[in-house]
Amino acid sequence: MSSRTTESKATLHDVAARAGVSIATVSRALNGLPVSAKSMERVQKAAQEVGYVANLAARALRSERSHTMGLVFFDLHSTMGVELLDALSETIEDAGYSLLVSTARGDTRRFDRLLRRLLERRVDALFCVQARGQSEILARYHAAAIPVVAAITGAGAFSEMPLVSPSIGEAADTLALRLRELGHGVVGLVQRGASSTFLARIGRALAAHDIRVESLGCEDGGNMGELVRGPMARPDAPTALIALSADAQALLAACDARGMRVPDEVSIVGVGTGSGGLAGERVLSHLLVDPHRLGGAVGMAMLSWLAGAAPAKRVAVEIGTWVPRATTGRAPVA
Amino acid sequence: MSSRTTESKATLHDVAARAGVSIATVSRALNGLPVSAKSMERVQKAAQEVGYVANLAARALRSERSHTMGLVFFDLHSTMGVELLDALSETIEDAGYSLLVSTARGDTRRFDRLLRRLLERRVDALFCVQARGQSEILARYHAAAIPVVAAITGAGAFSEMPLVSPSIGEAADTLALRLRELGHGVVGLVQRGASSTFLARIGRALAAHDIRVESLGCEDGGNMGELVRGPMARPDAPTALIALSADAQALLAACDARGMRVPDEVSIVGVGTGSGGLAGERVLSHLLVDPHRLGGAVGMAMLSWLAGAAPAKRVAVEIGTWVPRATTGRAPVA
DNA sequence: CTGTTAGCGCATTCAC
DNA sequence: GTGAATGCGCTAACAG
Repeated sequence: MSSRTTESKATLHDVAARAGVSIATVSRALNGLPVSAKSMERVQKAAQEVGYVANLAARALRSERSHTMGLVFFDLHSTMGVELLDALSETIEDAGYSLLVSTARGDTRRFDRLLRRLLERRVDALFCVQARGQSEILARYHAAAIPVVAAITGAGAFSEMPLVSPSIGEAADTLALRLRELGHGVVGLVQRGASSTFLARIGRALAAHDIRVESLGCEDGGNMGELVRGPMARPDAPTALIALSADAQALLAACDARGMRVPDEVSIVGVGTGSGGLAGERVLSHLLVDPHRLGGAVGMAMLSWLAGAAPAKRVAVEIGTWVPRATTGRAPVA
Repeated sequence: MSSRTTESKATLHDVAARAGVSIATVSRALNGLPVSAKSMERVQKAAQEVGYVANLAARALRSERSHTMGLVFFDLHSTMGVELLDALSETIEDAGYSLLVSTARGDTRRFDRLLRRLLERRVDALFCVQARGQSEILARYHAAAIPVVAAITGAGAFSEMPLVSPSIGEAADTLALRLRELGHGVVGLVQRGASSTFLARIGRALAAHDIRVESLGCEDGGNMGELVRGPMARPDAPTALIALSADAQALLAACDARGMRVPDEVSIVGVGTGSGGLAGERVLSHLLVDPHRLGGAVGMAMLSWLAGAAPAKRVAVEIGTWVPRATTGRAPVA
C-alpha cells in the first residue's frame, strides 16, 4: 500500500508519488533548496494532503546533525534554574534546535550517566549548569567536537570549559553610589540562614564606596521584629538595610508595626527577582535580578560557537538592575 | 579505515570486527539479548577499547521508538512548573527515556509549533502542562497512537486528554479538623493580590467543618501590620490565620512586633512548598505542599499507559501534608 | 546461540 | 532542475 491519504505516517516516498516527482525533489523542496516553482507548489500540496511529518531521526542519522542540544543541571533547584531554562530554550528553539533536559539531583554518578545518554543522542551541543565532578566523559565530547559550555558555575573538570555566569556588579555599584549620594554612611546587610552571593557582592560594592557595612545575621527562626528592636535601636545604627526580597518584606512589616517610618528613619532595599508574587515588591526599592538574561546569553554564546566563533573562557552577564522606589530616601541626620 | 582505536565515532561494525563476532551478536550483547558468556565478554571488551557509543538516532529509525518523551509547558513560570519537571524527568529517565522540554511562554501559536516539532522528533509520549487552545495537531498524535497526558490543567481540546492534577484536599480536611478540635470557630484567610487555589480549597474545607471563614484580603502593598492593628483587634476577630508562606511569615513578624503572642492569642498557619529559604518555616505550622509528588505521578501514569494500562480520565494527586508546629494552639477563650 | 540480509526515512552524489 | 542510486547505524527476521 503506498497511497494512504491520511494514514499516520507518510514518508517522502508517499509525497513524491502523490506529487508526481521524485523523492529527491521532495526533499529539496521541503528543505528550501532550489526547485522549480511548479515542483514546489505540487510538493507542498501533496505533503499537506498526505499529512506528511518529517522524521527527524532519519534526518539526523543521515545528516549527522541532530538539531538537538542537551541541558544538564547538577541540581534543578538551584538559583535561576528555571529562568535559565526558560530563556535558553526560547533562544535555541528559535534557531531550530530542541532541548533535552535532565537533572542529576546533586548526584555525581547520575550526572555522568546523563552526559553519556546525551552523547548517545548525538546532541549538537551541551550545556552544564553548576557542573562539578571529574567527568572523564567530557573528553568524549571533546573528541567528538561537540561544544560544551558551563553556566553559572563549573567546578572540577568543568572549570576548563567556557563559562557563562551571572553578575550583579554594575547594579550593585549603582546602588552603592546612590546610597552614598543620599548620605548613608552605615548600611546593614540582613542575612538569614545561608549566605547570599548577591548580598556579598553588594557588600563589596558598598565598601568600595566608603560605606561601612554592618552584617546583621539573624539566627534561624529569629525574626525581623527583634532586629528592629535590637541593633536598629542603637545610636550608631545603620541608616539603610539591604536584604533578600522576602526578608526585606518582613522588615518593612516589622518597621511599620513598631512605628518606625520608612524611609524617613530607615531606608530598605530588597534584592531578588521580584517574581515571588509578593505584592509589596511594587513599593520596595529593589536591586532587581533578572536571570532571564543569563539564559539568553548562554544560548547565544552556543549558537555563535556553532557558527564558528569560539567563546571567551569567561563571560559575565549583568543581570541586575537598580529600581528605586518609595522605601529609599535621604539618610536621617543624627 | 575500519580499525580506529579511539576515534570519535565507532559503530557496531567496528566493535564486531574487534571482537571477532558478527554485528548482530554485538547488537544482541549490548541490548541484553541472550548471547554466550564468551561473546558477551569479548564484545564488552571490544566496545570499551574502541570507545563505542550507541547511536540512538539509528536505533530510533529502525525500531520506530525514540525512547524520548516531550514535555510542553504553556508557561514554565506557572506554579509547580519546576518541581513537576524535576520529578517527571527522574521518573522517566529511570525508565530509559529522555525528556524534550519546551515552553510556549503563553503563546498559543508557539504551543502548536512545539507540538509539531515533537511530532517530527517522534516522541513516544507527550506531556502538556496547563495546555489550552484548540490544537488540531492533537489529532495527529491520536492518529499516530502517541499517548498524551495533560498535567495540572487542560482546557479546550486538551480537556479531552487524561488529566493528572494536584490536590490538597486531604491535608485541608485534616487541617480543618485539627483547628476545630483546638476550638477555633472563626478563621481568617489572608489573601494578598491574586487569589490562591490552595487557600480557596482550604476555605471550603473549613466551611465543611462548621468553621466560619473570614476573608482578609490585603490590598496591594497593604502590609500585615495594618491587619494586626485593624481586623484582628476586633472582639469577634478570627482566632487563627491562614496565609501563603511568605505572608504568614510577615504576619508572624507583625504579631511579634505588636506584642501579640503566638499561638496564645492567635494561631498562624502557612501554606506553601517550604522551599522558599525562609528559615521561619521551621517554626511555622504549615500545610506543606509538595509538588514533587505530582511529577512522579504524572510520569508513572504515562509509563503504565505505555505498558498497556489506559489511564483514568481524571486523576487527583494529593500533594499536601499537615505539619503542626509551634504557631498553632488552642483558641483563646473569649 | 550466531551470522547474513534487508530495510527504517532521509540527504546527497552523480549523471542526465 | 531533476531522478536514480547509495548508505548513515542499527534492529529484526531468517537461516544455519
